[in-house]
Amino acid sequence: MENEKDRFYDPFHYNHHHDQQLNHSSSSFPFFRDNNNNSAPIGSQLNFQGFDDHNNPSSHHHTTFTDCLHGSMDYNTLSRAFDMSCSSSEVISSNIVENPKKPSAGGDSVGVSGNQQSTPNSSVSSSSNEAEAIIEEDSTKSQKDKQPKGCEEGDEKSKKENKPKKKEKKPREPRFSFLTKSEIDHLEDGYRWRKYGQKAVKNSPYPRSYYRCTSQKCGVKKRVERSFQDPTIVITTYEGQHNHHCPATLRGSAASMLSSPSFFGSSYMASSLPQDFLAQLLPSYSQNDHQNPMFNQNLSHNLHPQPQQQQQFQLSRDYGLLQDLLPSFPGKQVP
DNA sequence: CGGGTTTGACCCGCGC
DNA sequence: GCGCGGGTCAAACCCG
Repeated sequence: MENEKDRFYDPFHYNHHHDQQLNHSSSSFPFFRDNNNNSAPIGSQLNFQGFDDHNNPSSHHHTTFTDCLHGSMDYNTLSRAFDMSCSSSEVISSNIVENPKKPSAGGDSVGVSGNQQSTPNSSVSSSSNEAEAIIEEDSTKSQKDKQPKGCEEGDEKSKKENKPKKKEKKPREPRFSFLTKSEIDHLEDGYRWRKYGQKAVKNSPYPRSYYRCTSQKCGVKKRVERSFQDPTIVITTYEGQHNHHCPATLRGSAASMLSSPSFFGSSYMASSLPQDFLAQLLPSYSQNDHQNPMFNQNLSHNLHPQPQQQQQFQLSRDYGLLQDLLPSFPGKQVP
């Protein structure tokens, strides 16, 4: 098993083949293209039905990773997907879940525990440097998240008193979950979180913790739980998108990030990223768009390292690009 | 004292 | 209708 740091794992595959997981080495990159555009559905491609409602895979609508970027994925997501998390942990997989259909019954959106094991032979191969994204859009639901705090303030207290009131269902925010190999449950991601609950997870000795972003009017939530199959794996699920800057970023980490070899500038990053991923991550890049000067520029320096100065320029271009895509993407945090 | 955590109770959707 | 389980609330508690 080679460098684990450079790996992203398929959480489902991981669950199904726990023991062998680390020995996988294939080349398929499990980001998903828009299956509205003739790409293979996630389920068929990766047997992800266990992720959520494997009994009704057809009920899922998967959108692109790009959509995720615009819609739900935020800095947290990227920071991990790009291995920018705290040093004591490693991202091994990620998933995007949008409005999970069946949050109950032990599986939940993360799809890592319990019911997920029923997922049939995942032929998926998890390759190195992989992150996995999946959006499971459940347009129907909203069920659970009663979210009476549709507008956060003033709502919390009156909640119980207004019990009889019929609360309008607020569609659940898209989710992005990923697995991280870490001994720390609550990983530092630059944002400030307030724990508002903890629940025992069925079939798991490890509890699930619920966090909310402490920033006002920021409804981002995150759940943290530990895989009962592999206690070293922390499953983090973000829900929503921050509407504010990352506190840690305000201290001017962007510049540091740009000079950090661990960001886009690292050969690890782009050089190892399949074009599919880039196409998903960066909409203007497509597999048929190799002639795109910008990307050629951006990628070439990874494939062929260039002098520092030039590299940083290109990095900043990468960064700007990401910022265009992700206004909330602040870059690597630097303490 | 302010902010975060703990924890039991409560709410709600779903399956039986 | 009932029980189960996930998600949330909020009082009590803790801590710097």
